[in-house]
Amino acid sequence: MRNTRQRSLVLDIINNSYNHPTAYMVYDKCIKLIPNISLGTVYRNLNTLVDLGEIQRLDIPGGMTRYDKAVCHNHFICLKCKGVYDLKGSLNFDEEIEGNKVYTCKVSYEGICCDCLKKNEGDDNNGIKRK
Amino acid sequence: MRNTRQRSLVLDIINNSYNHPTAYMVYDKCIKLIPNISLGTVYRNLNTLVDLGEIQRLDIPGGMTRYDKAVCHNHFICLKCKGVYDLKGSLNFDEEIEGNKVYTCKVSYEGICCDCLKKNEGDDNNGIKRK
DNA sequence: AATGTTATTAGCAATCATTACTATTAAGAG
DNA sequence: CTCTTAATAGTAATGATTGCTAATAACATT
Repeated sequence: MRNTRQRSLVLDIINNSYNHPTAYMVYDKCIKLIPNISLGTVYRNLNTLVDLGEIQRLDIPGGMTRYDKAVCHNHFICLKCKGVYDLKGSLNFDEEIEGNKVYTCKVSYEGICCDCLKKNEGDDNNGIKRK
Repeated sequence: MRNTRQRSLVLDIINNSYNHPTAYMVYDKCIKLIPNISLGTVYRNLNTLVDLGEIQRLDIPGGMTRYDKAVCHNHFICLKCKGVYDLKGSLNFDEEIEGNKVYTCKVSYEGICCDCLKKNEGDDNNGIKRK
């Protein structure tokens, strides 16, 4: 794993962003400092950093994938404007959270399933090819 | 809102599936009963049913969008095989949940943000055009 | 039951977020 | 400084999802 200017810039941008940027928004910031950086490089490094656990990917229902710091916190996602907001609050479920009207709460755990833990290099992906 | 064969079939399939199907998997089941149903129709009805709150959309990190019953429960998503598993367990965070190795837990609340609540027909979507 | 209105659909084209590919570049070890 | 090769730039390709339009079918009204 080589330490490239491009990857450290991407990581830097995520760690200094508070608006949960999309890949393209990260690219837009990157070209200010590395004008000829490739969008593919941004995507590749975002994926790498997610795999390393240095940043996290946010999957927005009906919206584009966004990226955020690895620091653990909860999110509120607006179903109308697709805006993403950090929540200071805890897991307590309320009708109103910080002024927002809450319809649902989704909790998902991510990791390696028991099957993949056994066969340690499984390539099965449940009939799904790719995103 | 008209009650079409196509939409009730899509709803029926989701409510009788236990494998969190993708849109195409739903389409595959649909054509058994309505051979000339359109994939676009399946997508449109899935979106409509999500908007109505009759089913829920699951956003898989780095995987395809899946759909599930509206019944509230938590999910475990395997980062390797992209498999999705229902969890009987509660919100307690553990190193091992039902035999799976957990790395992260994501909690997101979905609803309408305070800004969209004010301007009741806001079309702003935070710089994002579509998925 | 027949008619009229129009929401919904089938079929297909278009979009565009993301990945794949390849020649070139540049980390970083020796 | 040289060598190895991981990573990049640039671009083409992929494919999940949406858009478009003529045709269809709910369903309210006669």
